[in-house]
Amino acid sequence: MKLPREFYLRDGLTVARELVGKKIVTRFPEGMTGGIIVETEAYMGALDAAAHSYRGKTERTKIFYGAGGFVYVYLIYGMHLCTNVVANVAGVPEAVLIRALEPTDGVELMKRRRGKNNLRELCSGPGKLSQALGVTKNFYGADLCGEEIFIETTDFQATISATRRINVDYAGAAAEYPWRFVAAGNVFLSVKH
DNA sequence: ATGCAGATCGTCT
DNA sequence: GACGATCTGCATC
Repeated sequence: MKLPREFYLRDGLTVARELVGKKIVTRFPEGMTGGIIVETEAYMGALDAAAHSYRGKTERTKIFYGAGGFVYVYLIYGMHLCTNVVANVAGVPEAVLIRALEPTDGVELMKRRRGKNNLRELCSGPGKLSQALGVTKNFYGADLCGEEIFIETTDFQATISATRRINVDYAGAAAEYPWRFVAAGNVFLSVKH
């Protein structure tokens, strides 16, 4: 079942935690690709020095200020794209970074897009999964309640644990917040803890 | 297994 | 003009 708009209209921490174990899917003429979300991070707007929306609305972050359930894509280090899900109601600038997937659908197509054959390294990081799913800058603002990219329920069961977020050391006290959520012990995580 | 440098550019100060 | 919510290949242990 595809997640409805209401799923995304809740606070970012709840959305981040509950996205673990759901399946994210993209659909293109060349095929469908997807995987179980096993790692997320919440970015909590004005409360969070690590968040892109911490310093207010800009051309890049304007999507944070709309309603939840839309895609925020950005370029990092000049070469990788990161895929995020906007959370909460309009005016509350929160988002969830998707950091790792357990590949399930269209694995051959994802391997081709990545130029890699190792399943464990196919979607074990935010740049990797964005490439594997075929996400481009054109996905900025895409509606997760549409057909080209969406998230659906699964029967995946996992113990969820919370840790500090990855690579946000610049954010002072916020770097310590336990706002990364992982399927405990899963082999496809970007970092093994 | 662990570590480090290089690639590369949009965004914000 | 500086710097990332990163990934890869190559070096060394």
